[in-house]
Amino acid sequence: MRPSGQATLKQVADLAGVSLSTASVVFSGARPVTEATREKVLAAAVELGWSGPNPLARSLRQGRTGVVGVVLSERLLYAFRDPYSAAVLDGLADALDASSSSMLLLPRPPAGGLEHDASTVARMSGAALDGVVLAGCGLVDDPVVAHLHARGVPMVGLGGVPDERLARVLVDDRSATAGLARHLRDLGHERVAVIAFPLELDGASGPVDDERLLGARVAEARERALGVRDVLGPVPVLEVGANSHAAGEQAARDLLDVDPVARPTALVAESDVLAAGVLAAAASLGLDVPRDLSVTGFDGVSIPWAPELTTVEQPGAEKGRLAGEMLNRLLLGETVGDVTMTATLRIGATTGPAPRA
Amino acid sequence: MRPSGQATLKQVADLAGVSLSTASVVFSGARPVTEATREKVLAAAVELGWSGPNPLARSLRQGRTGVVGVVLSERLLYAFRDPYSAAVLDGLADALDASSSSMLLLPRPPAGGLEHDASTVARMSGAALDGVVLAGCGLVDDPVVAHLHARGVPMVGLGGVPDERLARVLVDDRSATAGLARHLRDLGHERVAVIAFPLELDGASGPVDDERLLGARVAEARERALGVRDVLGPVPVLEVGANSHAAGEQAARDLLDVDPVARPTALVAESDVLAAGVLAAAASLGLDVPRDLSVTGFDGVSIPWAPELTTVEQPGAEKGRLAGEMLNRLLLGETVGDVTMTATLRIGATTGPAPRA
DNA sequence: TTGAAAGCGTTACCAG
DNA sequence: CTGGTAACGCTTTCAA
Repeated sequence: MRPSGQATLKQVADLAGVSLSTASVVFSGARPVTEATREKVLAAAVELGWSGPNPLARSLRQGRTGVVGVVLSERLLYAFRDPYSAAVLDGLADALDASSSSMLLLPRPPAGGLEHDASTVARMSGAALDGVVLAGCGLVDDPVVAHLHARGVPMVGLGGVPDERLARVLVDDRSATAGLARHLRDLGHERVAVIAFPLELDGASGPVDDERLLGARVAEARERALGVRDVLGPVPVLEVGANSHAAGEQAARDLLDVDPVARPTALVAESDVLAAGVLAAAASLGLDVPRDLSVTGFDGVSIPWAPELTTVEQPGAEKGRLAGEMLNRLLLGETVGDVTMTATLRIGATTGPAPRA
Repeated sequence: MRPSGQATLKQVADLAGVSLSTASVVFSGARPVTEATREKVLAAAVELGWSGPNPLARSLRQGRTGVVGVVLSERLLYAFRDPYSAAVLDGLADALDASSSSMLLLPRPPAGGLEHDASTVARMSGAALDGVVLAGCGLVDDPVVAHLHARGVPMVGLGGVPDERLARVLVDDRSATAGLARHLRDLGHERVAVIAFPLELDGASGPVDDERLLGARVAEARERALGVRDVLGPVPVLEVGANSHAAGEQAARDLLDVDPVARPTALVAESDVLAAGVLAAAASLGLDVPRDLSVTGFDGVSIPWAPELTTVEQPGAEKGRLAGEMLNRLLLGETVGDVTMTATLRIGATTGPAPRA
C-alpha cells in the first residue's frame, strides 16, 4: 500500500461514498458530522494513505499560508553567530508561535548593487507570505518594502526610518552611541575611530567619506556613527563588509597598526561581535585593553570568555518578541504603530582613561 | 492608485485586451510573444499595480513551492548560538541557493512527549514543502519522517539511523568519540563522565541509566556516549536538557562539586558548546584545566577567547552544503544514497595527564 | 446533516 | 503567435 502519487480528498470522499464537501468537513471540523460518516471517511483516508489536505490548495482557498518571511541583512552564518541576532530571532519565533506561523528565511547579504536588490525581490515574489519581519538593518528606500507593500503583505521592521508602510520596533541608536562617546570623552579620549556596519548593500568596505556616511541607506549603521560624531566631532569611520568577528578584527588591525602617535586611543564598534574582533586584534598587536586602547561595542550580549565590554545594552529577545506580536496583530487586521524600546549604557572593563601622549 | 485588494492576472489581461493565457506567457516567458502584446500587457500590469503572479496559485499549479523545511532539534536560540549548527545551516543555505529554495524553519525543541510530536507533525502538515532537511539529531522511529514520507516529501537527514525513506549525511560519531576516549585512557584517566545531549524529546535531564541510554531515540546522543563506553567501560552519563553553554555549565557543576576523591578527572561533552560550559564551571570551581580536569568537546568549531579544545572536528559547513546538494538532486528526481564524512580527532589544550590520586 | 457547484489565481495543453 | 479551457486540491456558500 504505497502512496501512489498523492491521494486527494476527492478520492477519499469517493471511497467513503460521501461528497467532497462532507469529507472536507470531517477534517476541518467546520460543522457537525454524523459519527457514522466521520468514521467512514477516516477509514477511507487511512486506506488511501491520505496525509491531510494539500497545504497549497488549502492556502490558496483560505488566503493565508502560516508562513512569515524573515528578511536578514547578513548571510546566515553571521546572522546566527551573532548572539544578539540569535536572541532576536528566538524571541520572534516565540511570538509567532501564537499565530502558528513558521519563519521563512530570506537572507540578503550585502553584495553588488541594484542587480542584487532585484534578485532579492525576485526570490521574494515567489514566496507565499502572510507577513514579513525585516530583521537586521532598516534600509532607506528599500525596494523590498516597495514590493511587499504592493502585494499588500503586512510588515514589521526592526529599526529603519519612518515609513507609513510598516510598523517598527526601535531603539534610539544615535543617542545611545552618543552616550558611549560621552563616556569616552570624559575619559580623555581624543583620537577615536568608529568601526561601522555596511552602510550600503554594495559589499564595499574601508574608510568612509562624509558623502557616503550621510547618504547611507542602512539607517542603523549611519545613526550609530553619527551618534559618536555628535559628541566627538568628525571622527574617522571605517566600514566593514559584514558583522563578523573576523571583519572587526581586520578593521581594527587596519586602524591600529600605524604610528603610535596617530593611533586611535579608543575604537567604537557598532556591535559586540565587531568589538570582540577588535579585542582579538588588540591582543595580537600587543596592546593592552583598556590601558593602551579602549573598546566599546553595541548590543550587550554576553560572550562567554570575553572580557565584559563597555557597550549599549538592548533587549534583543524582547525586540524580537515584540516584533512578532506586532505582526500577529497586523495579521488580525489591527493597526499597529511604531514602538521604541530603551537601550542602556553599560560600562564594562574595556574602557579606561586615555593613555598619556 | 492604491492596490485595491490585489489585481489578478485576469484583470491585467482584460485591461490589455489579450487572453489570460497570453498574459501569463508574457511573465513566464514560456513561449515567444510579439513585442507589441508584451508591452500592452506590461503596461496594464503597471497600471493595475499587479505585483507578479500569486505564488500560491502558481505553486499549486506547478506542484513546487521553492520552500524547503529545516527541522531543528533545538529551540532557535540554541541552534543559532551553536557555531557548529550555524555553519551547517549556512552551508545548507548556500547549496539550496542553486535550486532557488528558501528555508522554512521548523523547530522541534526537546519537550513533553507524544503530544509534542503530534503538534510538530500538525504544524508541518500545514506547510507546503518541496523537501525537508532534518538537521539536528536523527531520531529513531520519527513520526515526522513517517508523515513526510506519506506525503511523498523528499528528505535528507543529518545523522540518524539507517532508513530507506531518506538520504543521510553521516559522520561516525561512535568511533570518533572512541578516539577521544582512547586519548583520555592513554593519559591515565579512569574516572571519566559523559555530558550527553538529550536522549529523548521528553525534556528530561539528569543521570542516565542503561535502559534509557541504550533505548535512546536520539541516535547521535546515544552513539557518542557509547563510543566512550566502548573504550572506558560503563562510565556515568549525565543528560542535559539542551545543547547550550548554560546546560553544560550546570551539568559540569553537578558532576564536579563533590568529594575530590570521587570527582571525575575528565569530562567528555558531546559538543563544543557544552564543553565551553564545562570550562566555565571548572573555572568557577577553582579547577585548573587540564591540570585538575581534562575536558573534551565535539564539533571542532572555533570559539574566540576559549582555550583550544581537545575535540573531534567535523566539517559543519560541508555537511550542510552536502545535505543541500543531495536534496537538490532528490528534487530533480534523482536517487541519492547515504554519504559518510570523516571526523578527525584534534588534540587541544584542554586535556592532560590524569591528576595523581 | 448532506451534496452540488462556484470559486481561489495560475499554468499548460490544445486548437486555431 | 494567440485564445479557449481544463486542470491543481481544496473550502465554502447555498439548496436540498
